[in-house]
Amino acid sequence: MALKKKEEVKEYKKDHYFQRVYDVTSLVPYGRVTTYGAIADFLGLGSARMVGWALNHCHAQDHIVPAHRVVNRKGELSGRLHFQTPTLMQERLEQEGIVIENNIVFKINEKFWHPRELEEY
DNA sequence: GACCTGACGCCCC
DNA sequence: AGGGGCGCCAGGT
Repeated sequence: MALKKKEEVKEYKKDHYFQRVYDVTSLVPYGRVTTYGAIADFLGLGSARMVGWALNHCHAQDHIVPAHRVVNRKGELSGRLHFQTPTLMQERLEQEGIVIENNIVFKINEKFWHPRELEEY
């Protein structure tokens, strides 16, 4: 009972966290990419690992969340194997004009977008 | 409960 | 300068 309550709270927080991650992810502009660390940094909770964990469970919202625009610090498409096909992530990025060279975003520094940029207005 | 393993990244050598 | 160590935090075994 009390334990059950605790579990429920935990569930709530988890869903809330997922939602935060999805929200930030959907703000990434077309043709740009961001990183797991940048999202964790912006949210101020969790870690880069947890962002990856959250995105791994987003298949239900796949059409709303542009998860393909999130790569690791080096620009690697580290999550590509979790898409419906192993090449889908790359295809989506290329469609947005991003060049991929053996699973790494070409010139990541020119494409990188940090959620902080939202506040620079 | 220890131990491992992630869609990671900083620090240190 | 780049590779390994280790912290991160949740889940599975």
